[in-house]
Amino acid sequence: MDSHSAIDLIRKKSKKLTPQRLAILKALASEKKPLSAKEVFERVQSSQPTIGLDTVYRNLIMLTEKGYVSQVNLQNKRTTLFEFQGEEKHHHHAICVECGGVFCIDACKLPRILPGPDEDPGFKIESHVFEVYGTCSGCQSA
Amino acid sequence: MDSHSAIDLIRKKSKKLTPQRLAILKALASEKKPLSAKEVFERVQSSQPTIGLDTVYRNLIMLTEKGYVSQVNLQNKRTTLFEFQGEEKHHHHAICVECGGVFCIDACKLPRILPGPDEDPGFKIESHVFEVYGTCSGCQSA
DNA sequence: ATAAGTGCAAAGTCTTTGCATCATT
DNA sequence: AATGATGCAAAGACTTTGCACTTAT
Repeated sequence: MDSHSAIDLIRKKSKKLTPQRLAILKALASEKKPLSAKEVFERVQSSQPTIGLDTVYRNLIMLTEKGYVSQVNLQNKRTTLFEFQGEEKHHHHAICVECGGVFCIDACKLPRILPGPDEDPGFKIESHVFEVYGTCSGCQSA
Repeated sequence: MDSHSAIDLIRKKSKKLTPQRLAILKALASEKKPLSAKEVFERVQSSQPTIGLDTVYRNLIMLTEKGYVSQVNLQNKRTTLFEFQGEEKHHHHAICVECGGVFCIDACKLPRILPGPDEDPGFKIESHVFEVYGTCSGCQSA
């Protein structure tokens, strides 16, 4: 799904398509990495000068609930990041500990059979989070 | 390392061993799961009635920097959790989406060769985070 | 004695909420 | 017109900081 089909979906879900919502969606869709609410806010201000951070939050929450956006909590940062959920496959992130840059690991290469908790063998796994930390090429040469 | 050897290490690192610090260390060491600063605070209040949350934070930060404690940011929660770093091997967590319970996955069973970011093949991986989400046995039967 | 730690209070972030007004449908 | 969304302001939760006093070494 691209931002266009996301728009259609929003309409179908009986959600109003406001210019603010559209701008937020586009901001996320045009980025390949996860953004914080504040970063979304900043990118949207040029076209929506009167928008407030609260509107950004409310929309990010709504978009997340509807599945157009996914949340990412990186070990490094204390803020929640939001990432557009396109046709992209399930994937993970590599975070540079030097510059804080976030790189996507295109597809999930983890084995299908994931290790569950030994303490509770009956634990029913529904999803997983996987992040890699290290130093990116740029920071290695710097 | 148990809490006893952690105490020795603190001494060697020219850190003062205050009753508050000791209580925090013991609270963490006696738990098998990660605790929030507030949870540590609550557990410590019985023996240290005058302690403040700020002291807990400062100690948790210090203990983390010294490597006695590790931080965990779970996708679910917005607060940072702290876990005693014993002789435990590197391990991961399974989080129940129903009750919020945290279970440890004893050892890291992930393959040694981790997938790096396709975008930056030179990315030097130093560590990783892996979490599993689902429903624990207790919540399945409930 | 001295350097480090504590406790209090206050400030800082990030995020959420109540409410009146505005806009999409 | 009616429901949902926005913007403002204020409140909340979590975390950090400055400062004077206390304490472990």
